Amino acid sequence: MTVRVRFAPSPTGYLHIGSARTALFNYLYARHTGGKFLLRIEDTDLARSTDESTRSILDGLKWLGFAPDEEIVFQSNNADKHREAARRLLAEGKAYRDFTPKAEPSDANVKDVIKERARQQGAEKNFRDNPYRELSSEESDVRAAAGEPFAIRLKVPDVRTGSDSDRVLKTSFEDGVYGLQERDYAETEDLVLLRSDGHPLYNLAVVCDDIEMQITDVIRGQDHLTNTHKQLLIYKALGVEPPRFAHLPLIMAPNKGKLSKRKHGEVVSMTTYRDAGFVAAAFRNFLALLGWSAGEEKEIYSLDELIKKFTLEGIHRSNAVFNFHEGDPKRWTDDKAIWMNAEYIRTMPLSDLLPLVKNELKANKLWREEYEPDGRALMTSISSTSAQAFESSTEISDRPESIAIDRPRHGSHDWFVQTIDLIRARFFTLKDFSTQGRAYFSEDYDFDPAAVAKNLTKFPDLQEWLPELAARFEAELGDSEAETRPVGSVFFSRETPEAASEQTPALPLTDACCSDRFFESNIETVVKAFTEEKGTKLGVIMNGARTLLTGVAVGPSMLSVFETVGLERTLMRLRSKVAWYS
RNA sequence: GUCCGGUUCGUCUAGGGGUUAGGACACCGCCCUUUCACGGCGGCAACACGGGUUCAAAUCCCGUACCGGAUACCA
Repeated sequence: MTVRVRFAPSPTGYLHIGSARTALFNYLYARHTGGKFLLRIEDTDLARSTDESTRSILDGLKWLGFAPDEEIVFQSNNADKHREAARRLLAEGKAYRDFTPKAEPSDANVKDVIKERARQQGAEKNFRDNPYRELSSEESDVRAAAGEPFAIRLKVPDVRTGSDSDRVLKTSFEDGVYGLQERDYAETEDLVLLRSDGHPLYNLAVVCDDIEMQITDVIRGQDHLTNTHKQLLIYKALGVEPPRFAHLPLIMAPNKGKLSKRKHGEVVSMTTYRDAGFVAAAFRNFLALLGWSAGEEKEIYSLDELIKKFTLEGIHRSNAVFNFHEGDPKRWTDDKAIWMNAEYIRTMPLSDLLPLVKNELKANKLWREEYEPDGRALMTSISSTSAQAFESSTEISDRPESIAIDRPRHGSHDWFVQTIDLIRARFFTLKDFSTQGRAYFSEDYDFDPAAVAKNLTKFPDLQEWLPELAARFEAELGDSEAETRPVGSVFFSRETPEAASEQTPALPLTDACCSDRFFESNIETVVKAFTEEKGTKLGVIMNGARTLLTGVAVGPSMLSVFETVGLERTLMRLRSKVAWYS
């Protein structure tokens, strides 16, 4: 029989990190076994379920790439079938009407109330002492017909009186993760199947739907371990063979307490990671390693590798801590998740990264159609050394010295690809491309005060030197043939970003305006000579220029930055006084 | 209270009778370097406790402690 698994979230909030992992494991199991991955929205709690939550969950799943193989099932649509099942069990004497008036909800914390009540009962409890349990069906019918409200409870075999012929005194099943699980009937209450208002309850709904959907394997959080025993009783009453079960360890907060939406907020929501510039593949990878391992030292797994290696045996029995740092903006989520994301950004194939960067730039109005001419897909036309490293673990060789003929035209597709490959090495999230990397794509970038203080203000001479360096570049590396274009023309004027993106100006720089000689080795010669002449250190000039050219103190080799930014923009930025007064 | 689980560096984990208890993240140091990263090298750091079984226990058994889950006319 082909495997059929389901992910069944209740739409009472966004997609929680723990739920996301449950979805992942279900998905991996389905793919690994060649089965189907289904999605069921458990919206039977009308009071708490919202469409917005459903949307948010769907968004999160979509981002992670877990598309269900069949149409999404909404549990609330099946309420009639659930009621039908309950009535059948009632008719067969496997359930009974409970006329006990519904308890008024207390204003205290529900969990606490329940815990307290359970404590009171202690070991003395007897789940079979409901006065309506043995009520004759005639009397039950009469009272029901009279309009007296009732809930329908499952009649769990009473092993104490021995009135039931059942020889089995406990429910048991072989859990895919936790092994043999047993529970005495005496430990299980006569659970309510149907509320007095006719509303089907969770355990009944789940069993009915799982049967209906022909689920073969239920993979869910460990918090459902005791529900499984209840559900087993329902399966039995319904006369249906139950599926296999596997329960997952829970994901805990740093204090090993419960990871809750209410208490920990955004950090547990999947959409937060999407919006924070996480690469879905990276987060998936991180999630997979939280409570599962293939028993090897490898840590970076592609989806295909995860699918191939995933087994229930690799799942742990102990809970894992999601180790984020509350109140620390730099380490707002688990360090390893951040590292994993950075690792993906700098090593994943460029062809996979480029579309993600495109989205990021687009969202910030930094995208230009020239980066993707003729509607052709963002393909890597240059080989990325690091992308190769992603496939094999061969050593990353140094970028070969630039050769004038091979240099892509600034603003072109090739330039874009090469630039992304250059700057991604020190980025952590996709957001960095539009923030730290902004100066590569726009004239409208800010100057980091710390960078200005450290690299500019500290060396007042630079205010003279840097424009002087610009002149030197122009004289020695500029294209004497080309017409001198006014600095800051068209594309490069410091206009508002809106203006720049709305009118999509023509290609910023033509071949004619790109110096054939403004490349790394030449730049180095000029800068070195200039530095010597001024009797200062190379770092002073380089870091000053870096601050002016990129607005930040962090970046790739300055020689690459010069070349990437291009002669015209370099000249303009070196001459600009904006940074000095920012 | 009762039932059910769990416990290896700060965190994620490998290891399931004989290991200098391995890796990753984080942290620290060194190298590389015009900056910051990346990378390389190195360091810090763990078998919850107590009994057994055994020539030998992180590993098997029992107990204790601690942590977690469940115990609803919630899901």
